[in-house]
Amino acid sequence: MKKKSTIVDIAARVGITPSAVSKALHGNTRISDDTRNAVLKAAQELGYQQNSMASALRTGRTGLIGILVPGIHYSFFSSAIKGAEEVLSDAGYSVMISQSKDSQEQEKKQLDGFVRANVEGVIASLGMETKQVGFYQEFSKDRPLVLFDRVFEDESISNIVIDDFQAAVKVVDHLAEMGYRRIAHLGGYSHILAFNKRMEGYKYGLVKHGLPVLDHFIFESSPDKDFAMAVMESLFNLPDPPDAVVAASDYLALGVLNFAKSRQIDVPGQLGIVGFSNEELTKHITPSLTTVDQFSEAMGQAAAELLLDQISCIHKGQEAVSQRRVFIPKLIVRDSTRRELHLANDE
Amino acid sequence: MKKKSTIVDIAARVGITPSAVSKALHGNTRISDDTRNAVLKAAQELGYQQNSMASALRTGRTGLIGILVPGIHYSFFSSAIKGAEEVLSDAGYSVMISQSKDSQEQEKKQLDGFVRANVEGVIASLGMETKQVGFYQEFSKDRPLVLFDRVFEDESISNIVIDDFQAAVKVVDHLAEMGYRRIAHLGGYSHILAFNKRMEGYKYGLVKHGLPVLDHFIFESSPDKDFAMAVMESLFNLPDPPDAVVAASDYLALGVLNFAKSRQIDVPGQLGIVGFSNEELTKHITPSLTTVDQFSEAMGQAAAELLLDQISCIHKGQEAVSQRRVFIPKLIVRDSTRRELHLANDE
DNA sequence: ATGAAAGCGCTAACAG
DNA sequence: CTGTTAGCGCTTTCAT
Repeated sequence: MKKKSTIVDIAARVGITPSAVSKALHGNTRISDDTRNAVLKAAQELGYQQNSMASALRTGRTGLIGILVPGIHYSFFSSAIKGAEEVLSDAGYSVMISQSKDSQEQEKKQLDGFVRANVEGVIASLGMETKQVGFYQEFSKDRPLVLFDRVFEDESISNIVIDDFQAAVKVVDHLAEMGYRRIAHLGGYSHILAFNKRMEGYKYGLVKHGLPVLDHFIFESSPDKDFAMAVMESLFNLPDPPDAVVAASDYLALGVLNFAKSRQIDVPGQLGIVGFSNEELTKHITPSLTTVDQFSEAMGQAAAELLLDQISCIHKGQEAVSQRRVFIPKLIVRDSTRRELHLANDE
Repeated sequence: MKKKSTIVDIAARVGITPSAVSKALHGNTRISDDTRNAVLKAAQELGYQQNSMASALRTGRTGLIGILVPGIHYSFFSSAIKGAEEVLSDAGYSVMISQSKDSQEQEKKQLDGFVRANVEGVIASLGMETKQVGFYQEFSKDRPLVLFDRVFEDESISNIVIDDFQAAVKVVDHLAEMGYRRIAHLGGYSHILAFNKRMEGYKYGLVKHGLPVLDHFIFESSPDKDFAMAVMESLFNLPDPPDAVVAASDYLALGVLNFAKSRQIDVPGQLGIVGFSNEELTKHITPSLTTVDQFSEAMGQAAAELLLDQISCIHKGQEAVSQRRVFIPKLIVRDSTRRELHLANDE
């Protein structure tokens, strides 16, 4: 454990004071080129590393950004984090990561952890169970906050979403075009805006195509494969089961697919299935799954950019205005809805 | 932006000194219950939050742990991070994450970032291109370091690996048992210990079963699907192509599978395929892929535990001894090698 | 262009 | 049991 050198050591070596060293190291202040070079050289020789705790304490800036997601192992979130991390790291920030595991309590706790660590800003996506968002609003009064994907409505908080309504309409358009008529919906909890929008888009789509909106075809749940199978079980015990399912997530869709396999239901012939997220696995399963691409990495990047924007606004002493960015989703048609199977043509 | 209160404010309110407050807040020191309660109450009322920068500066402890992986979007790594994050977060640490993108330069840079942020320890997995590991060794002289999965040999550094040799032997055992005789190997770069061990295990397995070790059946590469397809192309232009392929990663195996599909080669009849990692998608593709489970989440947890161990050793003033933990891999037999297809029986 | 001095908020010896 | 004191390493006026 070698002891690290400080600006005092450098000062001693060069024969000036610590304050002069500090200035020389930061470049911006007026200092003679000679001393600056001497300082730089000495710093090099001593293997000087600036003590971030000290400067953080002094300046109030930690160079830390927190990212809070339900779970890092979902490919949507890990891609988003990948995108954000790259942008933030390039801008000289370090990234802290926490998982809420879809629990509101955890979420609060982790956000608190960020506060204690003195992050300069946070990028977050809400957990499924999160209904009260007061603590987020509280937080965002103090520091920049950008929400992405799973957001709540608040004029004063920046967010990045995809146009989920639009996406769901596109999905129904496609299904209708393929001749599906009895389209069910397996949604997520509707207090999450994204899921709510998908639900609305689904309904709008049905109406647009003159299809019936049936309450008993609409479900709301956690993104759980087993739940999906249970729901399908009940649907297929009806005299008129659906001929297509719009799932609010790929994992739900996977559950539907498993159910179909177990019951020998032909996909896409007897049952069309659409997922949501374009998880990596959707293109590899059989039949490959029609889904909606959410541009996860780009969303992460955009979230990081908005946050950096806000931070720099604050440093310039301006009031940071909240912004929102909406990504236009892309329907990826694959075999699970391709009723007359032409040549497979992914992506 | 409400100004946050400090222990000085609390001290003033309760009518004692800051140092007494500090003791009261930390519980361990001898302090009367009365004052402690008064302090706690005042802290509550003032919404006191301890300033981590100040205490970090004073104590030299930041409560930060860095995790460095090639890419957070690989499910192996994101699961490992999930496991580690949970353990570390429970132990009161915050987790910083960086990606090396398999570049040694990035890796150095990110590790440096960790040093600047004054992390108390690092968990890392090497990038593919990393051949010089001096900067890791340098780092580990200063602070606890635990390597996992992609490690290098160094007595003094703790690591977590699976027994890759063992795993590869199991794979070959299984293939031999299924009657495959001409078994090729698509490996990763052999300077990565894990890949090297897999290679050795593969060879050992062949010898054990009296099968020929053919140099032109052995390849070394980056984990790239397209590369896999190219290699297979060349192998199947030989007069005696292989009847099975052991791939060092699931993504390589996926490339092999794609090749087989494009050439109408029957899997598992004509060609058996085994992957490595048990990525989520391997169980959903058709045919489902025989692979080796690496217990990614458990590895992450174990890495975190070893690191916490080392940190607590250091705090106790003991020399931290390096430990290694080896996970016994588990072969997951699925359809891509199940020559006589019995009832599907996953996991 | 450089130096002196003060202090960010907290903690840890040491006194009392 | 509680208070006093002295910094951790750095930045930042204000003087020189």
